[in-house]
Amino acid sequence: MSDDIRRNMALFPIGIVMKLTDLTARQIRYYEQNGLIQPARTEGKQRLFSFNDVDRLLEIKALIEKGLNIAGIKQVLQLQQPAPEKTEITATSEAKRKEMSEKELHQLLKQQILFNNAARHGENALIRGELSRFFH
DNA sequence: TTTCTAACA
DNA sequence: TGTTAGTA
Repeated sequence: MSDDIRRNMALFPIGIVMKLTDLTARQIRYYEQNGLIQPARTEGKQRLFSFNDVDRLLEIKALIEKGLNIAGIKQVLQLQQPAPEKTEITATSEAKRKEMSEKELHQLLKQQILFNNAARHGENALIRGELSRFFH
């Protein structure tokens, strides 16, 4: 599946990514500093983002808007990245995406629950809406 | 013109 | 995070 190399191909500079994600260059660079993304670099030190990087930034943006801080996002992202779970290659790419989303949601939920228990409640009202999806 | 790093009224 | 400075 060379679809992966296409998604991971470093293509666009930060200017394009800014428009694609509605994030400021400052934010994008800041998220990189915190290890949320790792865009490639040109010989001139300029960042080159791939489709995956942009996707990741969009997820980060969504989480930020839900009120999470960098630390929280790091944890959420860590639950979906280092999870090479063996998945059947029979499903269509679309069906696979749904499965992944569902799985990510479970992980996110679990993470958020632990998060809320450990920390003091208040700003972490994440999943409130997402919870309904498990009460079908 | 665009991007980069570092730093702060 | 915004924003500015001085580069490459």
